[in-house]
Amino acid sequence: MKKYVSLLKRTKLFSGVGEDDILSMLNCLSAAVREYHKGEYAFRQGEYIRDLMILAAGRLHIQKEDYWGNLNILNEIRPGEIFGEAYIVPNSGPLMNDVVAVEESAVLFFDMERILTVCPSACPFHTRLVKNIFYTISDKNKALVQKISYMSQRSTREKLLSYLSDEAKRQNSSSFSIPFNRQQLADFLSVDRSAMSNELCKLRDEGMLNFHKNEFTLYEG
Amino acid sequence: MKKYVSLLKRTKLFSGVGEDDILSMLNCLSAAVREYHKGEYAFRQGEYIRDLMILAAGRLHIQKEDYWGNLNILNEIRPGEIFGEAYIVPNSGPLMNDVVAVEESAVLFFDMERILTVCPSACPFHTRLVKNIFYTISDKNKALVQKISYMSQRSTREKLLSYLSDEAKRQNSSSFSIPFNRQQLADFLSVDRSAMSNELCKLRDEGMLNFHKNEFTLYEG
DNA sequence: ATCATTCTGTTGCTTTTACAACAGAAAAGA
DNA sequence: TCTTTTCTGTTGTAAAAGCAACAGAATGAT
Repeated sequence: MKKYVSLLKRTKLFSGVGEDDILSMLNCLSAAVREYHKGEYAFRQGEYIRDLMILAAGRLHIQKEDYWGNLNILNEIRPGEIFGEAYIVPNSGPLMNDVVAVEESAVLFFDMERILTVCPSACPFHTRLVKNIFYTISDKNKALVQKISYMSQRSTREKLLSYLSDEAKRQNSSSFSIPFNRQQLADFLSVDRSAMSNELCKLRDEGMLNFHKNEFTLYEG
Repeated sequence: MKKYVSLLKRTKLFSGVGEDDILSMLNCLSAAVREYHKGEYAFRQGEYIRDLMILAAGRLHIQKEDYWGNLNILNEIRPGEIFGEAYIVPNSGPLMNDVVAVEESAVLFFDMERILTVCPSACPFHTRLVKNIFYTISDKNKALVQKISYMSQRSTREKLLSYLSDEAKRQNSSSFSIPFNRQQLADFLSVDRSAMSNELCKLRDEGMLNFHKNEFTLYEG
């Protein structure tokens, strides 16, 4: 557990909390940890979960394979981000998605009911944590809305441009890297890979952008 | 303010809280209320908000009109639901969407910072409220993920079927009504209205469903 | 009751996407 | 290093979506 504390300290979730306090919080909340190998499924659609999870290290994809085998990547989780927050509600039904580790990953488990119920005075940073979790869920919410705004674009070209320009804005640079390969990007935007690849090359030929592997550069209109 | 208390009592947000306590909570949290006429914009893209809003009465659409005039309905808000939860994070930037009243509506404003900071003992149901808000945001989150799963379907037909079958499941009946007219449903699913209308009629002719206005019935495969 | 407006279904045409298949490049493994 | 596997771009074809335009139905206003 101790080895994740320094990682956690840098996350939004524990911002403003010292390492010692993080450790005592983890104890106070009786957090558990589990590690996953690359490619391993942390959870599968249909399982029931109640804990709130925090990714301490690695990288996860929240994804869904439908009846016909199409894969959709709903979200990518990076260290310090939470997931499973939609299932902390009592009687919220089974997990709708798969959670798979795309790298060696470590996940912390929190009993959310306990976080919300235990009197804040029990551990001095409790109030702070509640606030931070709140903010983190809000951020996640915003990210979901943002993804919806990409997907609501009607054409593959527009989907690409809205995602890439948002990413450029987020990383504050016209040159940036994305966390997906082509197939993953296509799954994320819910389009066909080859059609997307085609469109990317058209955009490049039209001088709107350039790319090398997953490094992109956008040019002014 | 008082007139909304009985409405609020029936919402998830205030489940388990009596009317008197709701009233004292509203006072304790110094909630403000504002009413909006049908068609009126509660907020516009670009504005800055910090409060958490609860819809006490009426119906709102969270929507976005893009550069080329395409309208996208991101979400429908019904009484007892919250919105603006993505903007309670400090420095979270301007509102990305418009919020428009599709009926006569009343909105309550809460200072979230205050809810999270004030000691729970200040008002006996504070802890309960925090927990309920948490659950509500989680539910909202789940709804967003659900919407993404509709939109990630590749064809208009699949988008329709996934939305309608989910709605049937949610309303626990193969006959149910949806809160959208055709154009709104198309905007919600991000497809072309006429193509969608066409597809609906094909599905009806194939005996998979039936509809009259916004009342739908699904049949077994 | 009449008129105007909005909503819905329908059609034909054009553009775009999905799909399948393949080949070279890059990466991973032996 | 050599081999195998994965990744990416490219092309042609069939299917689907977008778009525009229109007419009847339903709704709302005067």
